[in-house]
This record gives sequence, structure tokens and C-alpha cells, in this order.
Amino acid sequence: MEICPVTRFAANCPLRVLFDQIADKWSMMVLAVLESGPLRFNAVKRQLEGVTQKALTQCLRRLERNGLITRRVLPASPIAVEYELTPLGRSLQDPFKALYLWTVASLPQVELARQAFDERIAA
Amino acid sequence: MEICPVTRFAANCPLRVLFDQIADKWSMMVLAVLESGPLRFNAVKRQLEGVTQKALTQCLRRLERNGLITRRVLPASPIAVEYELTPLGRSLQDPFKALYLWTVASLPQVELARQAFDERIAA
DNA sequence: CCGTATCCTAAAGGATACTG
DNA sequence: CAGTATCCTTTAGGATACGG
Repeated sequence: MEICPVTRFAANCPLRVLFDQIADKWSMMVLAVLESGPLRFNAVKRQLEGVTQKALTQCLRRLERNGLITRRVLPASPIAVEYELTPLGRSLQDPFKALYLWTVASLPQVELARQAFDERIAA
Repeated sequence: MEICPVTRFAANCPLRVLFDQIADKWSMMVLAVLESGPLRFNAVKRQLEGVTQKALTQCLRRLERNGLITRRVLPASPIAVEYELTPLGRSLQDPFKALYLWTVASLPQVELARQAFDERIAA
């Protein structure tokens, strides 16, 4: 299959309109964390080492806007919010897992390449 | 399959060490463009609408460092440089295509979700 | 608890000029 | 042709404080 045929990678091809939104630092991880069921804000946050509240909030908003997760305010005090995958969000997990398996399988080879490259430019 | 089990998404899990390097604005497109064979710098550039020379250079360097492409200076004047996929780079294309197919199939639904979301916050 | 708002710093990104 | 170097502007990102 040809990817983005004709005008390859014009600014409005699906890849560029959607890929940028899901290929950021945290989105994929959020989707994976939500796989086993709905979670509250801080429950998600605890599983993503190093994420700040601001970054996570922005990420969750973007995922919600793109229809990949839902946000539900629970009638509780203090406030409680639950995030949950939509069917669309769930459908992204198969391609994502393929990518994850690739990273796991390829990382050793990549690290060797990095070493070789870094030594070469140091010389 | 569980993704990044135990300490989910610790800073050193394969996803975070490698994914960030290939999930940027241009890398995936570069790999796709090189699929049909080696290409020279400007040949790649012409297919990526809006990329600047600086951004493309950085992207190609990173791909080279990670062992996904090779860079070869041809004995010519003026200088000519050829970029080519490595087997490792080629092996990334299957997972990438799965993702591309997902974006194509999901974009209509995503656009509806965006509309609904934007109208909802405007109100 | 789940955010938003503000401020500040660091980093990304474009434009231009220059070189082998 | 294929970069590198410099400058500059814009954006992202963390830290903190505060509110529903």
C-alpha cells in the first residue's frame, strides 16, 4: 500500500491532521493506562512517571476533543473525575501495541547504532 | 499483552526511550518516502510540504543515529548525498502502516468529535 | 480532588547568510 | 547541492498559587 499517494504528505493528509495529536509524549501511555477500565485523574497521573499536572490535563483534553476518551464528573465531594476510553480510543490500541512490540524488539539494535554513531562523530 | 508492566511507564521503558525519537513531526514521513529506494536530500524535502532544511537535517541525523537510515556521500560535484533505509528502518514500516490505516479510517469520526467538543465549550 | 491562571525559563522553529 | 552557523521569535514546559 502506498502511504499518502499523489501529493505525498501534503499538509492536510490524514497522517498530519491526526498523527500529531496522538504521537506526543503522553497520549499513547494514557490510552494504555486506561485500557483496563476507567480511572480518575490522579490514578492516571501516578502511572506516568514525571508527568506534570499541566501536561496531563492538556493531554487528556486533547484526547477528549479527538473523541478517544470521555470525561465524567462524579457527584462527589471533593470533586472526582473519571476518564474512560471510547470505542474509538480502544480501536487505536491494536496499532499502538504493534508499535510497542517493535520498540521492545528493536531497542537493543537501536542502542548499538547510537553507540556506533556517537563514537564516529566523536572521532 | 500488558504494556510496560510493573512500574508502568517508568522513564526508562522502551516506549519512552525510543518512541519519542520516531514519533516526531517528520520521521515517519521520511521513512515512508524512502520506502521505494534511496533518495537525495532535496528529493526527500520536496515530498514533505512545509519542512524546513534545518528541521529535515535534524530529523535525518536522528534517524541515522538510531540506525533507521544510512547516509552516503556520493563522489560528485556539487556534492550529492543519498539517504537509504536500513533493514531496521524497513521493519518499522509495518507497524507504521497499521497506524496510518487507523488514521485514515478514523479521521471522519475524529472530526465529528472535534466539532462536538468545540461547540460544547463555546456554549 | 481536579483543575485554572500566572509567571518564568528552556527549548523548539523559522529566516537568513555563508561554505565545501 | 547539502549542509552549518547565527539570530531571533515563538512555543512548550515546569513551578507556584489559587478556586470550585
